[in-house]
Amino acid sequence: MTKVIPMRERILDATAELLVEHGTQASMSKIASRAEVATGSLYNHFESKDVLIRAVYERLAEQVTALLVEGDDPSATPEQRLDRYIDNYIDFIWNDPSRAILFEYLSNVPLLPARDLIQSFRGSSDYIAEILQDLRASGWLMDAEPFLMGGFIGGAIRNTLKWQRTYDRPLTDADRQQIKTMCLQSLRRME
Amino acid sequence: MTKVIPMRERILDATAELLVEHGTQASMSKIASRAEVATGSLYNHFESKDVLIRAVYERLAEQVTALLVEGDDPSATPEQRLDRYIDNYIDFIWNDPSRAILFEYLSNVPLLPARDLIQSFRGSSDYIAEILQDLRASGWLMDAEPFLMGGFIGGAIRNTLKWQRTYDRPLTDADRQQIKTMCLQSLRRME
DNA sequence: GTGACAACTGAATGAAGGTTCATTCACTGA
DNA sequence: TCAGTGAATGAACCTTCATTCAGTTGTCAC
Repeated sequence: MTKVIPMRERILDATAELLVEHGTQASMSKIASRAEVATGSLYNHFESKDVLIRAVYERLAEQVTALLVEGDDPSATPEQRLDRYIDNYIDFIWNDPSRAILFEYLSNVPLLPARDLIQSFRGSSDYIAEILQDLRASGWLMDAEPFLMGGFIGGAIRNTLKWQRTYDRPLTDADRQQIKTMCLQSLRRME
Repeated sequence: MTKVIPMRERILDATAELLVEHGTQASMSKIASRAEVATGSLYNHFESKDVLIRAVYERLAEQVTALLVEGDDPSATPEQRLDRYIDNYIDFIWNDPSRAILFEYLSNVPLLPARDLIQSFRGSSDYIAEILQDLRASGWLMDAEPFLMGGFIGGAIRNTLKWQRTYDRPLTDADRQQIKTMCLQSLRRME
């Protein structure tokens, strides 16, 4: 039953959907009817459209951070932790296409300055930076800024899967393995 | 002197600027005044706002394709050609930040379906796919879809440089070399 | 039941934005 | 010199939209 979902959540869900369909041009009245709520009610929960959109992004950022860290075992080897991180990243992008599109869109909208956005992901970027730091200490990793490497594999995964999605291609186990291998190789120290 | 730039170009330039600043919410009247042109004149050159924005993207796609292929020598080895492609890609993203932001934004705006967008880049994606095909034949490359690999390094470069830009970090020669190495390693066949 | 309080509703409002079109005017060719 | 042309103009039009608020509904205490 729909009614058990709290109104605030319903509003955020509807906004997320309409942002994917129409971008920030999505009107408040359309958001309201998608959420099966009166337009005025939007303002009981969010001060303005701007605040509402930011809230969507913040909720998304929390979900993403949680997903990327999911199943992590801090006592595992850095290799294993990196491996799981990459798997989680692929799942995050692939399992929910409209979430991935929303993420990509909001990350590039002028309304939300890039500076603020990256700030929302401090959690997950610090997390991967730490793992990479450990790997570097063990000599496994190439000698580069963890910061730079984190951006590299994240962008690589997102864009590869975006193309795959856009062309309605499946993601086979072989494809997934391929992507993982490419990520790992790119970071590896070579003689 | 400003006046020698044809009106159509002035309009496209102004639109590009305002898209970066305000996204598709940029109003036609603001575009007109930025271009030092009457609002009505916009409609002498472009049927609608929608068409205008598409035209901006198309012009951008042409510029990008030209830049990526720039300086290519078809008789060079595939390794050299790939090397140059990566250099060109880095230059394209780094040399003109607002162009890079515009590119990233328009690539993710719901107004322009992803399908159409990738279509606009057929030229450059076929180009890199061809080079990768050659490299694969020579055994240098790993055994993966050129399509997948093209998406991988493109996304990787764009995202790495986006973070770098967002944090006002410079792009040193060492950074550039690092990124190149990561791209090449990710594609390399390993024992 | 009744009163008090909060949450919700959706029509009303005024501002803003995309598009149109009657008019202007620099230029052309006769 | 002058009629003809069509690009350029920008005020006006109409729609859409974010936001407001007076009224309604639901809830809980007593």
